[in-house]
Amino acid sequence: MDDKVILIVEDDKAIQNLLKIALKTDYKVDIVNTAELAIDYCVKNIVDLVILDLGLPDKDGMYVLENIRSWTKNLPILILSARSDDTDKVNALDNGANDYIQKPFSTTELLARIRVSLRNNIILEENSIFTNGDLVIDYIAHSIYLSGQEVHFTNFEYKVICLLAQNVGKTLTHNYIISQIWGMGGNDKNGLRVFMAAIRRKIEKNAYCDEIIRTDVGVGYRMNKI
Amino acid sequence: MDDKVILIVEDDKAIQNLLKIALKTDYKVDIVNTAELAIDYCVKNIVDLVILDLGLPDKDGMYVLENIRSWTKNLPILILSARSDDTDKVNALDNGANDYIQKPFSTTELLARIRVSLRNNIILEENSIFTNGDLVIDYIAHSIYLSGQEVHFTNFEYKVICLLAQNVGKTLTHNYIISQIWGMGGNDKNGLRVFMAAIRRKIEKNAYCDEIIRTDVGVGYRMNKI
DNA sequence: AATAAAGTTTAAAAACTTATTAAAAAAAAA
DNA sequence: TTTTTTTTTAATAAGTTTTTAAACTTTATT
Repeated sequence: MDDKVILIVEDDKAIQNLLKIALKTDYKVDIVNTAELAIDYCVKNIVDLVILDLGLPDKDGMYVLENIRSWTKNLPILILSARSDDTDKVNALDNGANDYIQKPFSTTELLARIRVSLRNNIILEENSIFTNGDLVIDYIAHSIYLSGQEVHFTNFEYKVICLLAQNVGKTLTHNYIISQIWGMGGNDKNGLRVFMAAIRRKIEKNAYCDEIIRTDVGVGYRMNKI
Repeated sequence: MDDKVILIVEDDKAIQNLLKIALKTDYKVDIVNTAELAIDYCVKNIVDLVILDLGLPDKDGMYVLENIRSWTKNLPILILSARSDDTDKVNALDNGANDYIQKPFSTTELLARIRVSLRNNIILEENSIFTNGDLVIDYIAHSIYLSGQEVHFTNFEYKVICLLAQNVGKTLTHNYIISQIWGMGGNDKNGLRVFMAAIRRKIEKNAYCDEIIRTDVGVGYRMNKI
């Protein structure tokens, strides 16, 4: 389960339940009912978002907000409050709240606003890196490394390598490779051979990856798992 | 002047004025009154935040939202609308709006919510100063230094450099760069080449950053980490 | 082992992409 | 307005990639 974790800080049982029901299909939900417990929970657990009621029994919700913000700017906090006063809203928002939702609230709107906050918080570092022995392909950067050195491959060479890499261990027929690289029209086996030679030359010159690309006579080519 | 620029997309003169008065002390404000002009403005200018009314004379505000979101996720958009329907709110928020404020609204709350969106966006940009070898970009001041000297880059040149800088080490395709800089409509590879030449001329003239911008023939451009 | 079929390599020609320049058009500033 | 700057368009030179074709090598079959 890789669901996001939402912490609800709320002492009113009715609203606790309402929120739990609204959120539980999309998120993992935990509930605490005091300021003290809220801070403690956030320090000790991985939380993706906090829904914070301002009216808590022990301390004001603003205290929780300020405390959390003193050690992380990266955790989205949504204030839920009956207070409709402008001052409260501005205060909360200026102290680091990501949104301020007034009671009574619509759960569909709340859900949408949760999605906004989680979306804004994404710090995405997609990790699509392929490794096979001394060969490393960084699909996002569009670059290939051999023995740790970046080596330049032309666009078509790159496409052929990626295709083989995405099918490690499987032999791809000439026609399949040609159709993937040149489209349906292409039918030049000789051309493909020239590219394979160029690719092999670069690999063999830059890394010890013996037999990483193998010829299946009469069938096609395959990349072996090293 | 290093004020943030806010674009107001609104056709009602009264609200235009109200907003202008509320915002002008803290921001540089520009106003357009149609969807067409809004998109055009965002493509051609540096904008830090958009306040978007959904009820526009030519096209629905949602069209503007979707268009802008198709080429940048990094520009905060606040929806301002008389529509109180949950569906509208959820729709806008799920299509990339950062907030949804219902008319009639409190200007102090609006201002607080603007601050939230701008604040979140800075966190997204990580730090405001980018350094790579002899190249320094100050995102907040909108200025670029080469070997410690400030060098003037035009608006489009600046956008291209920032885009490459934000993706150091990754090759960005021509079409991706074009869509980010000129919006969906743009499709002028030649134009991009002219800009790249201008950028390179300035970099090479002012700093020793050999090969900082690399061409990936048939693919695009990339900024290398020096 | 001889032969045919399939694969590899090389290098030059052709096709295509990119860099650079300059002038026209558009936009911004004075 | 005029002037200046920026952006777009267009043309050509320079550079890179892809294709083609021929000589050479390996593999499979008789």
